[in-house]
Amino acid sequence: MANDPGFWRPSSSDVGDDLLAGENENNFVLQSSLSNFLPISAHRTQILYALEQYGVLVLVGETGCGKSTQIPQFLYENGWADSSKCIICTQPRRIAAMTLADRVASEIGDSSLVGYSVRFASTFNPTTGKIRFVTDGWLLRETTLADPLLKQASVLIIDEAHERSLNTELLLGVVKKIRRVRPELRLVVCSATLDAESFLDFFCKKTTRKKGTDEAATRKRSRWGPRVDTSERDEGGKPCLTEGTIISVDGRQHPVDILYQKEPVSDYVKTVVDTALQIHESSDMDGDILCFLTTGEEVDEAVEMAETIVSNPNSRTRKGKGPCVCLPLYAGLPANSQRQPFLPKSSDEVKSNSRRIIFSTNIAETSVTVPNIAHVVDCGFAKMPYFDPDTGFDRLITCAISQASAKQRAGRSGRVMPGKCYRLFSEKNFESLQTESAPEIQRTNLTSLILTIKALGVSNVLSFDLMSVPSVEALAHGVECLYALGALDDEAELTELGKEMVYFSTEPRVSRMLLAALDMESREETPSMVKRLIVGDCLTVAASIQVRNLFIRPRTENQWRKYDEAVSDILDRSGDHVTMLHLFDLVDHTNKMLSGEECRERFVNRVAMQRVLDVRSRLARFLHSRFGGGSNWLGTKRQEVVGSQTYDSEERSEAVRRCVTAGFFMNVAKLGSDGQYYSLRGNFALSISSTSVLHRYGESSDYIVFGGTYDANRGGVDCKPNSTICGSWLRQLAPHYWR
DNA sequence: CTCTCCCT
Repeated sequence: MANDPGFWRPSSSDVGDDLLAGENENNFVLQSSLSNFLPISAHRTQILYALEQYGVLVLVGETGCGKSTQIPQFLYENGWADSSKCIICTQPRRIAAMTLADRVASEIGDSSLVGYSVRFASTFNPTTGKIRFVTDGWLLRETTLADPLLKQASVLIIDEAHERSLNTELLLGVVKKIRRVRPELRLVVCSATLDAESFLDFFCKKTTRKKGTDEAATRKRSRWGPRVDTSERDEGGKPCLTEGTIISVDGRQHPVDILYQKEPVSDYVKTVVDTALQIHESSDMDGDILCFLTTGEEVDEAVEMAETIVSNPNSRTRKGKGPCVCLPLYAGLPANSQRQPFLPKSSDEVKSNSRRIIFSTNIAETSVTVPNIAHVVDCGFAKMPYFDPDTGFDRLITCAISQASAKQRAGRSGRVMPGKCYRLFSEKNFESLQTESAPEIQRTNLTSLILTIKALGVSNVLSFDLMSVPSVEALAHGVECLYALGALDDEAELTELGKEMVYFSTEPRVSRMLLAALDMESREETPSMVKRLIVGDCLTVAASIQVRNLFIRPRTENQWRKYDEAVSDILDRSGDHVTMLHLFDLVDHTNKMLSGEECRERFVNRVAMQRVLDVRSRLARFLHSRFGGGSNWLGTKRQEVVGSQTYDSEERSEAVRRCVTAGFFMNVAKLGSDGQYYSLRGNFALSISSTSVLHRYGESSDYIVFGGTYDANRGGVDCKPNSTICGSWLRQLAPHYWR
């Protein structure tokens, strides 16, 4: 981009050299062209030897080196699955586990040997299977509930460990514990250059480092050589399973040119659009453009801005090489639009030699791989979730990305051809960024994590060995929350209720809500209509909470008017929970999913709604298997009742809100004399989200219960979903907590 | 009147 004075090029750098070993070489794109000459193949012997000799192998493998597909096959071919044991490979994401299993099955040519197991779906055959791809989360449940010592496995491969997801980190702790009892369980941790050593440190004793001049040499050796504990090692070279080693494998990344701004930019959305269009206009390189922004809203704005400029006949881009297509990409998008960037170019696009400009949120950083990207434009910011244990609020803050993140984004180009990355900040800014962002475990609500650790039989949660240590405040909040929910007793041991909650796949608060519903159903004094509806209703609420983007957000004044009309027949002034119920009543009483048109009219995301129904029926099946009986929570009994609507809706609404409160009583706010809500826990100010029923149509209430909080645009904290409640319920439902 | 992304 010689004609663009905005950027300068400090150096040409091969991002592949130090790129955090990106995503899998799988995701949406099958790279069959990589075929049989993968860089990992050159390391086959080295890897097999390492696992003969050591208990732990940290594998530094870059994007596209083939580690996820090849290592399980090397191990299988070398007899690691000859006994009744198998090779397990974990992934942070379902789609990765599933596509990898399919691909390895076809490479081996025998699908009875390879399969995946993720929540609600499994193709793995336990009698014939040798290689099992799973999600971290699935394996965690397996180790807490079914196979605590992971006896089914001879080798465990933990992939994408550099992402440090909550589940990965918990799993690392669990595996460390298992290896104390079963040191023969081999562990392969696939990670990035920067933290390879810290993984080894976590699993293996550190070598005593020499002081003084030798230090540098020792460091270097310990970093790349085996981690040998000489005091325990036999002379005969027998394997020492408490030791580990690091192997590094080259990637197939093409070089990526990094270009910086001289000064930080003031309006990054506009600058992103300008930059993308300038690249389109002036670059000789083929290949599409991927732009990183922070929110779906910004993405929409950028697409609109770019399309306006492009369609303007006087615009300079008309003089450019060819046409371009602007596409949005973010999670909240309807499925159809979300698929667009991954589809092969249409014949029109090919004929006119059109270039795609994809405006995306963080989803394209690790979760999905957009094909054919030659240019990346990086605004340098991202939305980061952050849990504040003092207030108990989840927050979502726009902040500068880490260096690792910037490298990862840059690396999204250069996968199929040499790439360029335009950073909308200066090189000096880059140097001042954090090397890595804080791991999720240090930024999140730990309630579920603590429950899982307790379920593993750990009496002192603080003694559980984790790679990244969470803050004392967050741990204390988690323990407080579990205690208040009745899952922990005074000695911080699991109660019967807590043990029951371990089996639930929902977060503890939601589990508590469902248990409250079951309890209400079983009580004699409960009115019969409530008995028939309450568990099904709470299942609907539980499932809705798990699925985001159920409603499509109106954008224009006109759309808001239509939205008001659309919700009028399902609206319940008590708030969002019961309103959601009424939406699903529409489906329940006909037993038919809403049509695409009905969904559009009602501003409902059809895919999300279908997902709620799926999650709900699975939760119902779980409750049924656990609590049995002839319960017909979602069946014909319910259909008759919600279809006829002969029930007392006030009675039903109160019953549901009581159950919600039984789980979410820590999330209660009281109306202050100034008209603002304040959380009972800590007295922090809250506003009702503008998309909440209570904001647009509700009546004011002394107390509300809210599902979650998020940062509002103009400062302050918003909450949603909300329902009105009576203060007196708190004394009945959580007397130990609110006196 | 404005919610990043995963997972059991």
